[in-house]
Amino acid sequence: MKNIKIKETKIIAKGEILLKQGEIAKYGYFVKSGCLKSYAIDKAGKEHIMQFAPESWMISDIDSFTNQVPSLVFIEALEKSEVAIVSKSGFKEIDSLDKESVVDIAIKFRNNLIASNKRIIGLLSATAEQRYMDFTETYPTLTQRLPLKHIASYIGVTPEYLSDIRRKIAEK
Amino acid sequence: MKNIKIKETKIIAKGEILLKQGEIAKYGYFVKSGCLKSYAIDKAGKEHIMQFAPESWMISDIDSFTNQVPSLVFIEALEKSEVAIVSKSGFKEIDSLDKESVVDIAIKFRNNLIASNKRIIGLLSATAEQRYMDFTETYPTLTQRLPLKHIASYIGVTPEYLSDIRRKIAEK
DNA sequence: AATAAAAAATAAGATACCTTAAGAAATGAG
DNA sequence: CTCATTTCTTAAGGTATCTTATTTTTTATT
Repeated sequence: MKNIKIKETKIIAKGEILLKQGEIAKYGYFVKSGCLKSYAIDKAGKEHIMQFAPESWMISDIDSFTNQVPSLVFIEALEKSEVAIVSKSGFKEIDSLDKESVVDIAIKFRNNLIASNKRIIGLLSATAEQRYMDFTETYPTLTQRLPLKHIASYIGVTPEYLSDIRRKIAEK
Repeated sequence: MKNIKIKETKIIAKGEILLKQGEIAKYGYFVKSGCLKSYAIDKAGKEHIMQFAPESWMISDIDSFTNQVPSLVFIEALEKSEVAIVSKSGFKEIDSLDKESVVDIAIKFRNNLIASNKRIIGLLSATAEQRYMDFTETYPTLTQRLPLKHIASYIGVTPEYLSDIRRKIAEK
């Protein structure tokens, strides 16, 4: 029985890429300071942000990390960041971990799943303006900290259109 | 240390509602036969399907079930179904379960999370036509078994537009 | 502070997808 | 088998959002 293994801590420069689409993820990253993002590039070459990971968040492509399949996303630093690297070998089979760690992991997956499901409901049923307002309420800090174009990508609109949305909101 | 408790098995008529938006989920459902769906109703009164649960799938509003918060979705039978009812009391605190059950749950949450994340990527980056083709590939059985309007709701388009899409695909 | 680089705003025209409405086809109840 | 109900199709016009291009503003670098 073991705990999750932390390999080491590392400083990542802004713009540095930690995982590429198509590669198999060897690591997960716990962000100690700064901010990372994960994003997919579609057939038209456009970027779509899946997740932001500011301080105290974990980021990785779980499917690639656990099932050794090609990653669907890139992981990249939006700011100079310090990350703790979680290695695959310390993680491989969930049931080789001690129970306490498994409970932690189950709860993390569950919380992530709840958040992803809420995002799906939003994408299916809310307008871009509603999604933007939800984002600003849910992540007020990120709203101020990140360039608008990244938020646009996360909520699923172009930066130009989000700019329009913001003006309309301001006019009210 | 205990296992997950199954309360009982029940036959559900087509159209019967097992959970309503706004209620607190007391149960989760394991589908033994038939098919259930979960869906949100938006401000405009439109239905958006979150999940289909045919044989051997679990369905519930996890957030409501585990955190005693109002459900975002309805759960309803699409066909006459037989379900095993998982009661809240047998589930309450993850760490009151034996380790084997926790591992099972962690893996289920993880698989669900991976699937939800793929769906988000699709909603952000693929056209309606691509999403429909992905659906037919991923769920060929459901594609034939379910009315088109439900699939339209799941992929996030109107039935009319999905009908157009299908015609365009057929013309190729 | 000056300059370069990145981000944001603005605007006009294009398109994916929606709305409404009506008719055709399929399904289910008696 | 027939009638009623639900589902699917078709089509015209509308809206949300995108594309492309240009200008302005902000941020970063020397």
